[in-house]
Amino acid sequence: MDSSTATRSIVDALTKAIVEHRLHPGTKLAEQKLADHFGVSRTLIRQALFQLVQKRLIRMEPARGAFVATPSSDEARQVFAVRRMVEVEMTRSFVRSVTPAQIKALKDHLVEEKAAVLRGDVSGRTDLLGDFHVRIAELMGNQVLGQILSELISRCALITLMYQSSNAAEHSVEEHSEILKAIIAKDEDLAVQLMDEHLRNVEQGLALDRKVPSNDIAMALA
Amino acid sequence: MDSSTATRSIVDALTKAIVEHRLHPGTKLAEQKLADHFGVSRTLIRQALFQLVQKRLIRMEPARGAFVATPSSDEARQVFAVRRMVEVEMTRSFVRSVTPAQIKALKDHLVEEKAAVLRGDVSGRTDLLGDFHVRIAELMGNQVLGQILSELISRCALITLMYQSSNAAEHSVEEHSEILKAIIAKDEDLAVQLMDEHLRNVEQGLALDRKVPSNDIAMALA
DNA sequence: TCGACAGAAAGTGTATACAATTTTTGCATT
DNA sequence: AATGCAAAAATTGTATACACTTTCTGTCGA
Repeated sequence: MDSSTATRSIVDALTKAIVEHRLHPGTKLAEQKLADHFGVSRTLIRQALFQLVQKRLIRMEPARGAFVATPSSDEARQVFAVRRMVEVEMTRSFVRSVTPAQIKALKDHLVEEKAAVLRGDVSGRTDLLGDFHVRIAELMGNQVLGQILSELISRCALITLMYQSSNAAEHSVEEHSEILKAIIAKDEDLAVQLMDEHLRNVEQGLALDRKVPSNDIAMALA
Repeated sequence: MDSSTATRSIVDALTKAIVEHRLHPGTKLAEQKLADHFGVSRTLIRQALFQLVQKRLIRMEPARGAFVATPSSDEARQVFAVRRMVEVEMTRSFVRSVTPAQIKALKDHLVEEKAAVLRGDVSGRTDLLGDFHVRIAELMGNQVLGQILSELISRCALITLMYQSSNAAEHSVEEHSEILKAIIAKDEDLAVQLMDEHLRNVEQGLALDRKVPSNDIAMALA
């Protein structure tokens, strides 16, 4: 059996579960249970877990096991800071060389986003909101960028779950729409500014000062 | 034994060997040989190899094994494009909030760079040239940024080996020096511009159009 | 009733075993 | 001598075994 394929499908499944909030921050990931669930040995599970550690979606404590990551508010701020750095310049570069086909692709994406919002598909919506950003990277044909952004956005999904307060997510679709308009108008500075503001708004919508909602009973009842 | 520590020291050793060009692009990394060398079982070697795949320093072919990565010129361009995106904005942000202590740290770093150049320490120099960029990220206190940049720069070490032509590396120290001057002067736009030009120069110094020097005999003699 | 402790149970960390695949080697044929 | 092929050797992919650590549990003593 192909090595990558088996391990990779486990990584993907766990990533999806974490990003879609079916596995909550702090949840213990026991190796044997995962092995039973996926019908493989612990060997493959461990390989998958190590990869998830590198993606910062889980953490592993020596001899204690793997847990879904619980990013600190500091880490959250850092992730958003990096996203702004990357995406501001990505937007600038994108506007400079944007083609009609690329614009069409983003328009199509926005239609999907709106549809997800309308039908109240929360999980699908979250996914699509993140994909908007990754899509731009991919449309630029820069896979290195796409990969990095994709990982940052996965982490944001965890962060969003831990620190969500006002559900400003509805607003994001509108902001994406405004960004796209600026892109179409080839208004580089405006697009860049809107992207920057958009990312700041998303971060602002989080309660990064709040105590984290933890699985730790002691903490929850303190 | 602590899981992370054992595997991690293997990852670090291999990373170092690849980045310092003691292992050349395309080299086969046989698991048992590595296991013997490190005095551990293949289990730990495999864990390390999988992590190196994620860092893009090696690639694994199904049933054929692991090889030191041979980044394509396309990938090289993408890596540099991302570095420019990240580092331009990093520089801007850094200048805005730079402190005397941070300036001192960078000055000290430049002294080391110059010393390495003077004593003809090629490997140390390459290391330090990359560290200049990572250092800035770390001084900003953003570990997420530091981690991403550090990985991009590791990949650049591989790229540099594969595509080096004119050894414009000597020039880099000078350019770092100019960038630092602009930072000290708190001239945001100049610092950003110099950083952008610096990264373009490094990329320009590579022969990204040249056929890659491959281990593949057929290709080499084509 | 509470806390400490001993033993059992569960879980992790690493090595080894074994099946499956690839690569090499050597021989037979042209 | 060159080519093709088959068996052997080496290598990878996965499972399992086993030592060691942590966590749970139930009992004893204060």
